[in-house]
Amino acid sequence: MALGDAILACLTERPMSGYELAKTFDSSIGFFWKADHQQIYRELSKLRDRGHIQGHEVVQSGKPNKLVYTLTQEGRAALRHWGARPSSPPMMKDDLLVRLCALDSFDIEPLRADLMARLEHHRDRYARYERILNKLFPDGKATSVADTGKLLGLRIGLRHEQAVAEWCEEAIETLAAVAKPAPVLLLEDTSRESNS
Amino acid sequence: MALGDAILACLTERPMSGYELAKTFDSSIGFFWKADHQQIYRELSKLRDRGHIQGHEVVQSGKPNKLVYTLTQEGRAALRHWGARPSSPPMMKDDLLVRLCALDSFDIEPLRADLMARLEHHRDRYARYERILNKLFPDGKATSVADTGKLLGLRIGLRHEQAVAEWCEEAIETLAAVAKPAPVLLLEDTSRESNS
DNA sequence: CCGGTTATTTACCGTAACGCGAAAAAGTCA
DNA sequence: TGACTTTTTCGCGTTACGGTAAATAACCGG
Repeated sequence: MALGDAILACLTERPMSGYELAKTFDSSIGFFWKADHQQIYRELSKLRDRGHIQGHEVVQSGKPNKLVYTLTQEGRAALRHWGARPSSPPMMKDDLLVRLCALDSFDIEPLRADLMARLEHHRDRYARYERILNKLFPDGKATSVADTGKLLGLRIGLRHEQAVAEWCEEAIETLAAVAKPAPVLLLEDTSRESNS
Repeated sequence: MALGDAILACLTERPMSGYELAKTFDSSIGFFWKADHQQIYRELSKLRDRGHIQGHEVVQSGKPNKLVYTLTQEGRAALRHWGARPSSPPMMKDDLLVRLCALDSFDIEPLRADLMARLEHHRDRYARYERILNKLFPDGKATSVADTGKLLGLRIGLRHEQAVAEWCEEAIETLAAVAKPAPVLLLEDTSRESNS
């Protein structure tokens, strides 16, 4: 049930409609939390039923009206209460790691391609985080408490992307060394292995 | 449906019963994948229905008999096929990061405690990985393809734990600096904020 | 004014994943 | 006999996630 709390956290910044929240979950928070618009609307209904948020219709010209949700006092309290509970470090559930565990049961080439795509992805992420960091904190210092949190979020993002990107490079090199020594064997080995 | 594939990957090492798999998921693979015994048994049934694994009863003395599962040719093929599909980098869904996004809506102290627990956790993990590394690869070199995969798994584990641990230290320091400047205000601020 | 696009919300349906509590079966040991 | 380990299974529930799609509502282009 952390999605609800993530939404509450988003709403502390400013009241938003489901549509806006969905877009927020595509950008800032979306860097480490995915949720499509349906999950969000569903979660919003639940939160409203619980009295954690209140919806106010905002009439718009040129667009359909929207329901802008605001945190209630109960919502704030619930959020604060949730924030006081200890969190547990998330699992790194990663298909790639499973494949590495049984590396000799897989073809190396697709894995290498996968790793190259990852490397690009993580480098890209790193660059994006860096750009945001430079834009929001040109001097590297946060002025408010809220900014401090965002800075720390960027920092762990940067650290993580860098670490994983470096590992990808290492893994690609290692796999290249593994794939080369026996290129002749592989040709016969792919379609038929030791029929017992 | 990645749990099924993780089980298949485990079974490439050696045939195992559900009970043994559950314990495996508590140790080696369990570092980055959690599954209790029920999930495993349920998944095993599905895999057997699909013909990816075969169960053979093994009579035991002193214990109830057990059903040892072996990969079938279809299972191997399915696993290989799964391994050839591109993977997508996992989300870092972390409650802590959500809290950082709205840092000023939370109490700092529990967060700091949380971070300290995390720091310990990640250092612990790091030490465990290092111990395993030194035991399995005293010279830092893998000899077989399978070992190469395991080595790479350990490497990313080490890199990740180190990066996060370092970040935890940074975050703890930063939060300490944030919490101190206004200790007097916090006393009144916790129970009642700006009643609108 | 018709049709396409964007913004906004909602409904229905499926299933994978997780978790809890329980218990059956088989054997050991005290 | 009773408690405990090993091994497997059942059943119920929730959360999360995913797709398809449709109901509004207003715009814009022709």
